[in-house]
Amino acid sequence: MTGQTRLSWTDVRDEIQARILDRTYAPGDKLPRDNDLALGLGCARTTVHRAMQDLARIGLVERKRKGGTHVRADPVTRATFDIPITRREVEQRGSTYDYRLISSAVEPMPESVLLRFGSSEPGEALHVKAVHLSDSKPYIFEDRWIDITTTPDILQVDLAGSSANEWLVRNKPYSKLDVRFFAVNAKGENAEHLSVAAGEALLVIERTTWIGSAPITTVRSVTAPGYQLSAQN
Amino acid sequence: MTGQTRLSWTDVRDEIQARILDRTYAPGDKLPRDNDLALGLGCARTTVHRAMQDLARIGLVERKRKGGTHVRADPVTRATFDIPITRREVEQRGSTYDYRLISSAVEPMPESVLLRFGSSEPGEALHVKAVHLSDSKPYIFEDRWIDITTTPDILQVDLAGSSANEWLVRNKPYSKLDVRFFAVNAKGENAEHLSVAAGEALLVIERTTWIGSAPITTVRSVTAPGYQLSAQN
DNA sequence: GAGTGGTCTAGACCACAAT
DNA sequence: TTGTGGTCTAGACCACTCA
Repeated sequence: MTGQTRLSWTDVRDEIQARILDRTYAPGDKLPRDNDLALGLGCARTTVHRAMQDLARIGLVERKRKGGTHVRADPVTRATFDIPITRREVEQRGSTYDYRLISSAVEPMPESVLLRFGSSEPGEALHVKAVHLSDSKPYIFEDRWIDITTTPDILQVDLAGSSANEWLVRNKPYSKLDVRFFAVNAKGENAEHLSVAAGEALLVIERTTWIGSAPITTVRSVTAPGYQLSAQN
Repeated sequence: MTGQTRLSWTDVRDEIQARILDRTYAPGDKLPRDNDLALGLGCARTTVHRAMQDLARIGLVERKRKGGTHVRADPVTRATFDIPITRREVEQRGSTYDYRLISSAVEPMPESVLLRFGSSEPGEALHVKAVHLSDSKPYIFEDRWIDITTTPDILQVDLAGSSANEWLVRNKPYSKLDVRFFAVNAKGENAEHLSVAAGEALLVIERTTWIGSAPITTVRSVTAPGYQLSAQN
């Protein structure tokens, strides 16, 4: 009696991944059919299927009906990151969080915002500017637009006490998200609100969310010097 | 006869997500047990389970044995991005790709590299500097270290003809990845190799990969001005 | 101890794509 | 037409965690 335990789908995934890593199945190769792998490993096809799903999700293999499963020849580097609520991010580091509303007003959306929303219908939106502080030092300057058609409730919210993001995140789940990163030189209000010298390199995180195809909000978060974003697989 | 088709797990996922979006289940609420949802929707529990897995994956709900499923009160913004091989990235935009090796030599790893590898054992590694060009203009300057213990083959590779990344990606799958983004001001060799004025804000992507706990490579890619990285959910 | 999610299995049928 | 992945189902049992 060998006290064999049953294979879980993560075991199967790890086993197949190991075979890819040691080049039993090399990049570009075709893997055996799920059924055959299941037979070889001594588990149900469903289990192999679940494992393959995960390998496909992380971009290591590619599956096609009838075509079978192939090890990707040009694997992409794929990673996932979380953007936490700024308050939590700061507090989890043990720092003191603070927040200052700079301005909040309903204004016509400029072209750049319509572009980000991918919408061609001009209209008005709530334009909010605010600064997040960590240990009393400027941490993130955010310039946000909130669509008042999809999110009229935002007009009743007191944005002086807590950030629009906190309210949105708790009250307005989105169904689609787009995030962009890039670097800018500090200048004008960015430099001013972050209290940095003009010219400093700053990381910008631009996020836009929709519910269905209707825009909710778009925000440009300009981070203080030294800010890093990290991601893992 | 109402010609009912069967529910797929994506249907179930979308239905539950819709209920969360319309606040039938509000943030913090406990959802019914998988079994009850299955009964209500008229499908197998497995199907509900698969749907829930996906909602948990994107961070919309949290599941605990015995504790049940809850709508996350503080959903995190979670997104996935792909970092393609630079050659493909450039060519897919219809631009001409070019690559220039600057230097390649085995050197002792500096402290900063050991830190990134999370390893305390000093040693030597292949240090490679190169520039990727798009339409003959500098696009990315990369400063890379490759562990010659885990990847001795790299020493036989002709790095003048194509980038180390292309070889690595095809020949050295990794099991663990860490990525960081930040902004720096152009300076010294960064400015020189990217042909930009000192002070320009540049986006840096720092990637480190391991196989098991053994380091493979770490690379700092300094991108040309205007470079953007994007991600979706 | 008991409730809830996590997983496995075996079989069935569907859907897409290559032949 | 046919082969392969995609999914559903029903039932069973496991494993975590709360009371």
